Amino acid sequence: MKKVHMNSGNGKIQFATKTLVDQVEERIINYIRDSKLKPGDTLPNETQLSQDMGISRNVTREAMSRLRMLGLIQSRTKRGITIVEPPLFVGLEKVTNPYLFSEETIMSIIEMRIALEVGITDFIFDKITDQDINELDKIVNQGSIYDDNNWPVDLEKAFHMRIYQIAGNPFISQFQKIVHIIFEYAKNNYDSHIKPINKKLKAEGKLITHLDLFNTLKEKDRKKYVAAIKGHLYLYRDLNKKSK
Amino acid sequence: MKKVHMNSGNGKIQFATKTLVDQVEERIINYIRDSKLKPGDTLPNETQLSQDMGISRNVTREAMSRLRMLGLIQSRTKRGITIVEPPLFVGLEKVTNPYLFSEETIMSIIEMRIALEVGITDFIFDKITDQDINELDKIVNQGSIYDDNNWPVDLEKAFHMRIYQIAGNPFISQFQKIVHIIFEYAKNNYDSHIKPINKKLKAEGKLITHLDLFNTLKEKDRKKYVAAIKGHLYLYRDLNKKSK
DNA sequence: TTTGTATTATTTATACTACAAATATAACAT
DNA sequence: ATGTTATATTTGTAGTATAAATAATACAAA
Repeated sequence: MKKVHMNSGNGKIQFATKTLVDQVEERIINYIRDSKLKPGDTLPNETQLSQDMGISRNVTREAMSRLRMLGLIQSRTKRGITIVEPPLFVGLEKVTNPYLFSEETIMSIIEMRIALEVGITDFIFDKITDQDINELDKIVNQGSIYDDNNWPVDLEKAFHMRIYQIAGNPFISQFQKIVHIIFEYAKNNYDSHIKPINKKLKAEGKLITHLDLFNTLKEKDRKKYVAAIKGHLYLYRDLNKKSK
Repeated sequence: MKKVHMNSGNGKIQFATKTLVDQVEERIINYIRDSKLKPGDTLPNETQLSQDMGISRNVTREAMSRLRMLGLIQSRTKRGITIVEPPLFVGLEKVTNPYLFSEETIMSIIEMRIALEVGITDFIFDKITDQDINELDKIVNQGSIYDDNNWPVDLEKAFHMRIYQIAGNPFISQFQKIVHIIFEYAKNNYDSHIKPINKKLKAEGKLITHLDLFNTLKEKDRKKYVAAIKGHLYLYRDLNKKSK
């Protein structure tokens, strides 16, 4: 196995061993990039590739299997290997698992989610329609029987996902859908941190509910919405550092 | 091969065939989730897994090879398979390739990038230090010899990456770093759309340069910065729909 | 000519065997 | 207690074989 320097992003430089499969995978990805291949273009079949690279077909298959999983290629009997337009978040979806993530990772993911949700405000107000309002209204109504900001997770998810839908960006929706489970996990895990904060906010009349958010949307009041969504979400920033 | 319904996200329901490898991969991922395994926990070795599932070691290896690529597991001689904390964007990095993406995809990615950059404003102002200002100053100085907003791609990237660094969220930085190439690609590709807009803005004194952005940061003027970053970036929204 | 059917050849998907290389563990010696 | 050697286990790579799917071809019928 080939030894290579690995820059793991945090500044540390590690030694990692690249297997033949790793190398082949990298080589094919680079080949696709460098040759500017497009969806519909084809690659040589497995036997051919293996011969060309002088490796076992097993190794080629492992590498191609990875690319197939990522949605970069498609393999069909008798047709061989075709390049396709890959989805962005196949990998993210497979690795997203709160039990594997450190506290720090979880906080960063939540923060990213918040940044995205705040950052799409203008998109929302550029595109919002009466139907959006109506459907959000329905969701808010379903939630009316629950305590402020103590909605069932599915309803909470539905509300926010419906807002992302207004912005109309498929990747933002996909991303938020995937990482939502991390948010749920953190809410459960840090319940003892959140509860008192919510209580205090409510006592002061500063708690921002989904209904509040909905109303600012209905009134088409962009400034109020920005303030509201921040109030609604910033609460969850650095949850782990908040005192109980 | 197993036939399954696939909801491809856009509402269409397709038939897709799941290979044995796909099934094993899914099964292992679910097993890790359901058993709440944590980094450091181990899985049975390849031969054992294959026996347990009654399949060839090849198939097991292909599935594990995928998980290894995603950074979910690590395989070592004599130790077998260990669960590790995966990075989030391994997959994204591998599939990101402008030549594979449709125009629509490219526009959506750019929009997501913009949303993120706008959405981290408060994080930036919460955390910005003098050193951040100093280092940004250096970058802006390097850029001073170039035309407004016609910086070399690397310098442009360095400037924005340095801003993300202030926000201090590793995933936002990683994400933006990965998708930056899409932005560059679009800027080249839609140059004829961008040029006249920039020209007009400049004539009207409304062009927002990196220097302008920097100054709002230096002055710690949050409101001006928000307006500036939007002015700087919104230009690139729906590039394909703008008239030349 | 067009349409349908059977045949053939190609290619992926899966299974199985074999062995080299790495290395944790155990056994042993100092 | 420490260092060395031997052993056994496990991954990584190579190779062969076969089933299943299917594109391409040839052929037959309308």
